Amino acid sequence: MASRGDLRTPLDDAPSLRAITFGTGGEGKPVPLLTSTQRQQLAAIATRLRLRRRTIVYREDTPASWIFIIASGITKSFRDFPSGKRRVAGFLFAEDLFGLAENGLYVNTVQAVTDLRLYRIPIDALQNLLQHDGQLQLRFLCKVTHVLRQTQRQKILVTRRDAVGRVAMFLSMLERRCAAPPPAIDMPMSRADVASYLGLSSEAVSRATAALTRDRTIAFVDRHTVRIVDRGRFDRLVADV
Amino acid sequence: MASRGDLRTPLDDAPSLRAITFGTGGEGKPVPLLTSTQRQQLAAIATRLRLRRRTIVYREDTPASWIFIIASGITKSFRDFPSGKRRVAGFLFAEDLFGLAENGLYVNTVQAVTDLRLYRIPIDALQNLLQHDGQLQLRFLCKVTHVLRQTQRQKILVTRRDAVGRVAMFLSMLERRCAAPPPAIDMPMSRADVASYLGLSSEAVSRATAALTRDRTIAFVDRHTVRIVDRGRFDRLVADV
DNA sequence: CGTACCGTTGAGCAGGCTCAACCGCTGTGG
DNA sequence: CCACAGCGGTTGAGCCTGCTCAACGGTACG
Repeated sequence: MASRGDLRTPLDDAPSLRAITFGTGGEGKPVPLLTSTQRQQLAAIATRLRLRRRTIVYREDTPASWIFIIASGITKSFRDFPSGKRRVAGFLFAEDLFGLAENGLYVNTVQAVTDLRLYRIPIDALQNLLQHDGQLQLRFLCKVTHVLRQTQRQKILVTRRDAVGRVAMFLSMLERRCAAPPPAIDMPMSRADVASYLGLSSEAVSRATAALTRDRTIAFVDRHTVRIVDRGRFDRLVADV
Repeated sequence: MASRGDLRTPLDDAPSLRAITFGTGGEGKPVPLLTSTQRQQLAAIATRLRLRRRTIVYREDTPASWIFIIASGITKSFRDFPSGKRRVAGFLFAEDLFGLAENGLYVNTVQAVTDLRLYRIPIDALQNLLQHDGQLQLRFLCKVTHVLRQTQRQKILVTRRDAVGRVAMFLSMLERRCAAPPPAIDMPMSRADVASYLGLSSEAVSRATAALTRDRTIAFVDRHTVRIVDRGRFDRLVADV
């Protein structure tokens, strides 16, 4: 009888993805996209990696050979510009996908913000698998579309909005994505990272968090952990555009 | 002998998509994604539509039954917020795809900016086709990924940047996507549309175009047609972040 | 225990927003 | 045919908010 140890890829150690689907039925919340069979198929061509925080996963404009799926931890995806400025394109969490190449090259640099567990999948093996499994590929299409919608919303929210509102919406995003149990929010990245993600100066981020603390909307338990104190006011800040 | 008229879907009247691919070979420019066979397969399940400018294609939060591909013309995709503000998520051009649903509903309202020719494809028929044709689905995955990258770049560029720079990058985007022969740029949308796309007030857009005209970077041939006068300065404005 | 680095706070400045007036084009009705 | 209203676009004046530069406190790590 096959005991759990006999499985080459037990289900608690196989890639998974999560997103809001095209069709109805998910109640508007992200749901797991992959069946256990699909996860095992991916696990069969994936390599498990553990990376320490601050490790670079790959650099922008280098040849792309792998796609990555996060098992646990947080990464940031950013780009350095000629002017020397660094812009954070996004933060990535468990069950997220990254490394989709453009013209054979990675478009951003990706770096571990916390200690990280990754699945690394060779692009050509994945492409082959997807081409022959329409069901599986549909899940990937769903995931990428989900990220696209998120990015569009973020673009709208980041655009023309006061610092307090931007920080509130950032915390709201963290709350949805982060593992910490509400109303606590884990915010492991630096203020500078948050700032260059939101298009603010780090001083503006500081002042915004100070303002939110002052009016008792949030409270800091430590420098990198926030608690929502006044949920009503918080949600209003996030929703108002 | 089959004359051109015998084809149910001649190739000059079938959906097409364009994007930068995952792999190398496209020289970094968008290329046609679909083979003639694939285009005919899509044409077989598509309905051709002609819409007058200002027509609403669909409204946000309504049930989604179709996917659309633009044959010619320009649309804007936007959302109205409780505060009454309208935010333009993006403009869409020929060989673009729109209407990907979230939880069975359209996420934005889409409206024709110019007279429009569309292919309208039933979602379930498309989903069925994609599931059974991994090659075709891969092209769609490629297109959605391409749009995702564009949106990420736009989010970065729109964030924290002076009005003149934002307008310059908007014109640059129009130049790439628009049909007009360089150095002319066709800008059919209103200043208000541009403003709510860039996260500026329409006054700020006016002042920015005025400034660009004053220093002879661009020139207006009429209210909705621009010509690049100083290409060097223009490109520098677009590239600098 | 010292040294960086991260985060916070303050002062002054610049650029965009708001409010408001004005111009030119379009379409409409007398 | 013309007068007028409406809309889109431009320009001006004053305010507000976030950026820059700078100093300072706390924490982490050697």
